[in-house]
Amino acid sequence: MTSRDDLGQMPGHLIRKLNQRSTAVFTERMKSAPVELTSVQYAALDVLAREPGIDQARLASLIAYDRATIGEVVKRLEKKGLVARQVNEEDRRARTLRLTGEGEVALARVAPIVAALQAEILANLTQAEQAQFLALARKAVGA
Amino acid sequence: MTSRDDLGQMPGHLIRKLNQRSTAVFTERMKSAPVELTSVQYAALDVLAREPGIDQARLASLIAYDRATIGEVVKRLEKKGLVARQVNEEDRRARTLRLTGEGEVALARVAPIVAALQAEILANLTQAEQAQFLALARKAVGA
DNA sequence: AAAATATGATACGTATACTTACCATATTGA
DNA sequence: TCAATATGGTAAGTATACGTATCATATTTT
Repeated sequence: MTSRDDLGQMPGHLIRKLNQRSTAVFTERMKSAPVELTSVQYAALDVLAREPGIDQARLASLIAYDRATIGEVVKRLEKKGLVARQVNEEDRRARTLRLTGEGEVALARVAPIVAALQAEILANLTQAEQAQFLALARKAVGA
Repeated sequence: MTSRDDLGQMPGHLIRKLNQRSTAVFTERMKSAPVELTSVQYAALDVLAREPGIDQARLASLIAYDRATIGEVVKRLEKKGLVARQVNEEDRRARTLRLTGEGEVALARVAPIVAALQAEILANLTQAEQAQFLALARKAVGA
């Protein structure tokens, strides 16, 4: 048998495990939060707080998701009462998005938890290594 | 408004985008492959080639997934005729897994493509940076 | 050996993620 | 202005991913 590269050393595999760890930490810490949100839902609320009135396509592009996925995410946020959707009268294809009062409160309460949990994702690295890792990750994704 | 940390700089967000890039590259390169596989499906075949006869729980633990997900993945691989499942007579709860002849061929054909695409995931980094990134990623996931 | 516990697999439910196709509405160009 | 094209949103289909519950079978404990 020709010896194949070790799966566990491949970038794709390592990155997947890293992402797995990241979402596991997020979910775990969110359990004790006043409002339970997934990481995508948090990202959506965060962007809407900064840029109220954008539509779904713009939201999707800002957090790097496709339209279909964001449509589902927004639907769930609307159901939870955190986001309001409204037909844009200037372009009747688009739906304007906005945080509700409840959405603002939820975001304010959850934001510190999310900020705090970030370090935990890379807890196996020293401070210097974390900084190094993040710089490389930013470059790798083209930021 | 209290200024929140920038979402785009958070480890969780960067890691997700990295993973997104990784799966996008995988899917793209796989389109021209003789057999179309997802990255999980490839990982499963790779492990089964190395350790034929293991059961689903062991497979799941080796590639760091939960049993439920691997059950679905294996079901699809079986449907494609790449993996054979058999009740383990020593422990009738378990299903022994094995590559079929077709599975062996598929893996052999796809392996070089997968190996080649790995570098592309980190194409924005220099060779030295790639090595550095991988070392940090390995440490971060605890490998 | 019977009871308690553990483990492999599956079923079900929820939430991503992305592709393709389609409809409605805008914009562009001939 | 009318046809061609582009764009926002949704629907449907596929494939992860994981938690929880349940069933079948093993193992351990009493």
